Amino acid sequence: MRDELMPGTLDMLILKAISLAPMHGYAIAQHLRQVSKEVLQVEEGSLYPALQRVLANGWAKAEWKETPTKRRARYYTITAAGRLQLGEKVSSFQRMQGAIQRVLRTQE
Amino acid sequence: MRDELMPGTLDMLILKAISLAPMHGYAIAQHLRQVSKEVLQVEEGSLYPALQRVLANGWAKAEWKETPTKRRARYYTITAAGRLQLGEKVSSFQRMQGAIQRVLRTQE
DNA sequence: TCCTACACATAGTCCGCCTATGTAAAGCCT
DNA sequence: AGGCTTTACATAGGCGGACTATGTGTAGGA
Repeated sequence: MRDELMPGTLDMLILKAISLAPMHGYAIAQHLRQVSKEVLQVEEGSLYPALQRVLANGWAKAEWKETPTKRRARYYTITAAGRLQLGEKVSSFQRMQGAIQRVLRTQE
Repeated sequence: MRDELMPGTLDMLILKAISLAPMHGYAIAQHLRQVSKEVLQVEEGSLYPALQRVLANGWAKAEWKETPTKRRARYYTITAAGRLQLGEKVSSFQRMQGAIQRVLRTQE
């Protein structure tokens, strides 16, 4: 479902999620869905490529483990560089966000 | 300069601008830059294709006129369909925006 | 036994913003 | 007169990221 996720923010949302605690991909998607009250529907075809990107950039490292439900899963842990990146992404997002809100509030 | 404009919102910002008054392209870019305090730098290579899109969708109509400074320019006027579209885009943007903010505010 | 939920991953497509480039006229400075 | 900057439009080409579609495999309940 296109338009369901604002593009360019997925990496930020993923980093935010794993900054709370190490998580596997499926859990990240669930977390985003729940916290956003079903608004953010992250598709697997968006999520896993994004996770590869996050790894490739050194913002997280991954480790295969067993879930409490006895399945194998890759747990992603945020790195120091990842926390830095998260901070930068959030502040540039807020800046952009504020700018757009200013435009939307103008009248006459 | 990529990342300078949040993708997917340009049509909305353009519609908002011309909903205040008919404007030509250059004026739209200036308006967005000023209202956003230089945050939104709309490049011409983004602006004009977006305007073509807006026309093609019937959200605005264009008319060649002369500016107060004696230049020829295309003035864009928003249509009824455009106002409808603007409303829809704004509310879906706010919805998405709120969802992202909820994610960013979570701690632990 | 079958179906659903869990869990990962990739290939290919599509869409929109960007860079780069081109035209051209008005106005200013020298 | 010549050259620069600003105003004003427009397109071609590239790139990146989200999407659709597809594939693998396991755990657990009906």
